[in-house]
Amino acid sequence: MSDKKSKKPQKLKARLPRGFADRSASDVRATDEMVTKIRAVFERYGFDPVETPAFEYTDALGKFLPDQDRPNEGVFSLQDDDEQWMSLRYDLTAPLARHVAQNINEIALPYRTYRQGWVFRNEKPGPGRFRQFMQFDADTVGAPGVQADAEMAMMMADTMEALGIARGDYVIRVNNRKVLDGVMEAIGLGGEENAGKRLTVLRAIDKLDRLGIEGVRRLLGEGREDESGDFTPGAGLDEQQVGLVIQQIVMDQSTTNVMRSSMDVDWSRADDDEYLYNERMRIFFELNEDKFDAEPTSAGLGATELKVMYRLFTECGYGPDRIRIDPSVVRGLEYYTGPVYEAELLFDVTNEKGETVQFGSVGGGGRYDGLVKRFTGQDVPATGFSIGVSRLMTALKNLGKLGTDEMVAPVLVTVMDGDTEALGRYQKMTQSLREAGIRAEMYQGNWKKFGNQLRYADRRGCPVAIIQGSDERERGIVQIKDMIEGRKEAAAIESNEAYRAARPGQFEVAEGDLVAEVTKLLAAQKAG
RNA sequence: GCGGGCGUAGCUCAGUUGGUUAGAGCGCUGGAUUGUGGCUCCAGAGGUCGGUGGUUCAAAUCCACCCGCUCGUACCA
Repeated sequence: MSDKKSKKPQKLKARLPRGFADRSASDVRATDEMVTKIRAVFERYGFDPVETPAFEYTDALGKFLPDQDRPNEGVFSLQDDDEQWMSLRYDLTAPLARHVAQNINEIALPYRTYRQGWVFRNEKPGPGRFRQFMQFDADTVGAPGVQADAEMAMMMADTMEALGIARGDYVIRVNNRKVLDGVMEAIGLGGEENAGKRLTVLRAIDKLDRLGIEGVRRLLGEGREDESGDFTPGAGLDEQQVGLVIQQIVMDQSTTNVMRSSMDVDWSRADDDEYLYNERMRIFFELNEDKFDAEPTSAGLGATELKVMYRLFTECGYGPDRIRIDPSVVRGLEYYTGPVYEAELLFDVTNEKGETVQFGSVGGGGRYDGLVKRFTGQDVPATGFSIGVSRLMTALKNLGKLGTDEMVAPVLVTVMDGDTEALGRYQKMTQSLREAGIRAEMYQGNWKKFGNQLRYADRRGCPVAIIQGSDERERGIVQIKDMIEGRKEAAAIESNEAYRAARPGQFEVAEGDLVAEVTKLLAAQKAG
């Protein structure tokens, strides 16, 4: 036993770091396809590309831990040889702010820009959650007005449709952080001393889609116990405070009572979603204006901004089937200062285990007026959004919107003789196919095992194999083997001897007709 | 981070109250077949039984700790 053990060379275990993944040919192609479509929309809106590196100095990302001389553990960080901390970017927004600040004198504001790239997060990975993933961002820097935010939401809707997601299968939900801030003030959570509590409330609201109203209600109050018995402490609000928050975030409920008593609502149109949405918005804005018009509060400002955006959407024909004002949207809890928006998929996605998955958000963004100012000291308002490319790709594949016209495997030119002259002939055949635009390859394994060559062609999914041994060579012909037809014919043959003699799916053509005949066969296969 | 479940061949899994040399199917390699994918038959390779330590005459099996995967939860700038 120990003898045997000591003789064995230590084998290296082939493995990936946790949370990282290799990407298959079809994934790479699907990503390319998506990125091309997204880029086309962004270019049409007048955005230009810019790329920044994967590493930034940690202070530029703003990720030093407070009171400590080392970065937040959520980012991958290392010290350069001069001891400076650098980190892999965890999103594309902070590096853009650094780029704009550094080149503020050369860049003409407003700066409309997009970019795609890998970002890294040192977090616990899970199904569909990786520590490296791709984002595709668009930002408008130096545009203070909410018309820039409205444009972002509309561009997001256009992008969804460009990717083949039907209207009604997605929705862009829009809110404004100032409205939420106003609600907090209204329930007495204003001021520095309540910052922690406000965060707990925001996090509770963010879980609405997953936990439902009752779950959020518990998190706002005493807390919530999950199936494993783990207890999450709540925000500790009293019943009245909880009621006000719930009322504010669930617009359908909070406005329904008012709508019911309103003489203006035509309830015979109750099944007209667009009509009801517009009525609801009208009442929502009336309520908020009533409440906050007297003095300019953050809630009043937020509501006013939302109203401007709502009108822009309506004017441009982006109805509630595409973009909806929704007071429950929270998004990134720190740097957003105004409008926030989120793209959500509405159809069910089935994973590889056959389970239905609530897909939820595939992208989002908002206004971040403070990020560039950290570098320049002057106000540089900005707004942008980010698409989770990897995540969205999973959904699109399930929807059958990607990889529908799969890449056809190459034609395989088999090798019968290994002498230099013969190899030259096979290589030349391969080249002539390639020159005609046909994917083709010459067999590069051990040519002496001919059976393996066809087995290789079979597994690789080659549509056609080309065969020319000395017999064919002498007669000036080549054999073209239709792998698909051959498989069908072979199924009817019982004995191996007969099978080998039959050469299913094969036919002979003159050497000079090779390219023309293969072209014809491939076209026939595609049609059939 | 907290709680539950699970780790045996490349994959899916069996392995009795602790008891000889740890098995099967699929896959892989070679042969039957000098030049034809599939089918059939034969042979072969492939295992630190997740790791370390402990209990024992004896551990894949029992115990402790660790690692990994997984589900829920928290965090996600």
